[in-house]
Amino acid sequence: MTTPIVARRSVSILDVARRAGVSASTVSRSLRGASNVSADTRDRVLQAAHELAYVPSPAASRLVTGRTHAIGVIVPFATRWYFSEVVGGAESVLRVAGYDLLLYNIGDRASRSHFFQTLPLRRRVDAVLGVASSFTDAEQQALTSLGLPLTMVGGRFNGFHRVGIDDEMGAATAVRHLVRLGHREIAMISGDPDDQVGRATTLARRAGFRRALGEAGIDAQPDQVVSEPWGVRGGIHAMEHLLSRARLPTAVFAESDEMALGALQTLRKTGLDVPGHISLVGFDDHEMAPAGDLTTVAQPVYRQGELGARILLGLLAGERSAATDIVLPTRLVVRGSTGPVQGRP
Amino acid sequence: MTTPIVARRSVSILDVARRAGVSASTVSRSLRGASNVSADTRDRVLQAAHELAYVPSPAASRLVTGRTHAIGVIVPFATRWYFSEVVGGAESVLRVAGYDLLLYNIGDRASRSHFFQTLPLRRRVDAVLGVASSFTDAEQQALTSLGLPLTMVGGRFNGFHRVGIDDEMGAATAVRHLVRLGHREIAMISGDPDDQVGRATTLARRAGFRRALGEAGIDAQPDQVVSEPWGVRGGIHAMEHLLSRARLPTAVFAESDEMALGALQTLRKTGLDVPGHISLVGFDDHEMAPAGDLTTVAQPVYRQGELGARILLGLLAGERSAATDIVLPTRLVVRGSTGPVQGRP
DNA sequence: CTGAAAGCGCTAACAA
DNA sequence: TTGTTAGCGCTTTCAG
Repeated sequence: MTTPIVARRSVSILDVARRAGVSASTVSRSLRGASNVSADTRDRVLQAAHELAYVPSPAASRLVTGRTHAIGVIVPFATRWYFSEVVGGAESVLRVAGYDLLLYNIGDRASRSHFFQTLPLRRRVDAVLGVASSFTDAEQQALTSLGLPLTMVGGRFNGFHRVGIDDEMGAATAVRHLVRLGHREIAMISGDPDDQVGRATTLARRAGFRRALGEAGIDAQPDQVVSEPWGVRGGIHAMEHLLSRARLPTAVFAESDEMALGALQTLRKTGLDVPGHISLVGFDDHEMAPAGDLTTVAQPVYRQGELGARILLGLLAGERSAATDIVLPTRLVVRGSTGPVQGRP
Repeated sequence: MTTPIVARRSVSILDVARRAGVSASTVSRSLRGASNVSADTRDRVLQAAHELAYVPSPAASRLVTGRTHAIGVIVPFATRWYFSEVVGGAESVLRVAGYDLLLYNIGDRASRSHFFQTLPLRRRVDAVLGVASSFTDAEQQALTSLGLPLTMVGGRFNGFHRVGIDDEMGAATAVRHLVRLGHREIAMISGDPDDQVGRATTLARRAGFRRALGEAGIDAQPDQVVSEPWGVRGGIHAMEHLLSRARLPTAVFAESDEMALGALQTLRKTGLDVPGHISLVGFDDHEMAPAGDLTTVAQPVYRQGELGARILLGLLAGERSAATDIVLPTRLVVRGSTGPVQGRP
């Protein structure tokens, strides 16, 4: 029923061995740069391999060594900007190192539970990169049971390596920027903290918001934080909520640029001027933030993917160290959506 | 030097065989649902496998069958919205079918030529999905030399299956919308046709632009099409070019939503009203198009990834057919960035 | 520094 | 329907 993938038998290590006049073991050693091969022999082998366009069979070497030279990347939403950036960064590092990247997208409830029940990456990867997820205890246990090196990017999993940013401080930076512009009535647009995905981020950024307000001696108000589902649409709705109140804030901090850009859209439709009537600051420096002239707090996302991959490669090369926690710097990017507080409309 | 990935020898097919009181072949047959196993035996095997938490070694089965159960996806820019959507769609289909997805990001010149010279997917995948690329003759030859099933999404490679949209018609749809609103002075913002990536798309969308103008009896003007590098920044600059002319168009068609959103940004900064002074229509229905209230032509991107993957799975299951060319429908999405032509500012 | 031999875990004839 | 046998292509002892 199934068709043969390769018609002609492809060249094997034995073909190379014959052509170079050596044994298969010597070919193997030469090709992997083992030290105990004479330079002369190695050159002959390399030459023969080149002439035959030899490509080693990963399956065979995996079978015997037990190492797959692949790493699994677990993301909740492969198509969102943040995640595709992380994946892109990781891919660039892994590709160069000769590692395959296996993508596991566990967005919806169904595929998530299926993933943790069957753990499809068993026997397929040497290590795992978890991206920006909060795992339940059961999920953590499942992951740990793999017995594989694990590193988190933008999420946290106690006892394992991590690379990320200081979300609380980043949020505080954004809000301090507003305070410095004279704003004292500041609202926050935020994702739903009950949402498993992004939960930790949401909580940290809310904490930063409150901290910066506290520093400025601004009392917390009820309804100061509006919760809506994460994303552009959530931002649109959250801003509609704010606008339906009797008294408007003079500035708004949005948990993510996606939500900020949605909020911006609502403001435009309402005819409110940004930043004349309301200042708006986001978080992430999404690729579309410039298109909205959005002031935001930038984080190096692609870079986090690169670093996460690097850490894993280090672990696979035998490095042992206590769980590292690499915190990359965030940076306020001032664009046109924020300005000094003015008289209200 | 390297550390063992699995400390304890993991359970093999022989362990399952022993526990079920059968031979390894019977286990193999049972697990793969072969027909020539008695229901009773199969159940015993499945039970034993379950109890031992047995997971077959992909490496071993790849080695003996020659099939990897993996497919390679080649994209020029893994992190761009369009490509991550396609990859997401393909992943969802492949994951369910038990296939791994190997991502090959060949964005820059260096990694692109490296990819085609070494063809790292040799022996690693059963089939290839090429996304929205124009390949040179040499690249096509390299790809063909793999002897693997190949399908294109959003690109074209004669003789191979393809799923995509009618870019020319989509562009024409966008421009007809403007014409219907009374616009006759319409400019186009477009990517650089000399850019290898996206070249075919650029040319097709330009053709659609010209066709719709022709239909409306509007003469082509010199400088009617502005070329800038693809993306938000390109859109910003392209609109700056248009605005620096003595006579402004009343409407602009942008080749992509990214360029359109960039253009929108420039218009806002200039204080021009959209659509009061200038109407703007994009292409793609990018996730951020709603955030800019951008009228656009939607194409089903995620779906194209799904279909591309389906086609490949069909081919791998032995289906043979002439090269299919699935053309998915595009759809005009009218938002707030277009309106009837008005007096000029 | 090099080769011979064994075996990784599975599947696919072939027999029974 | 089931078991036996022989590899798939490589790496890794262990000798030499």
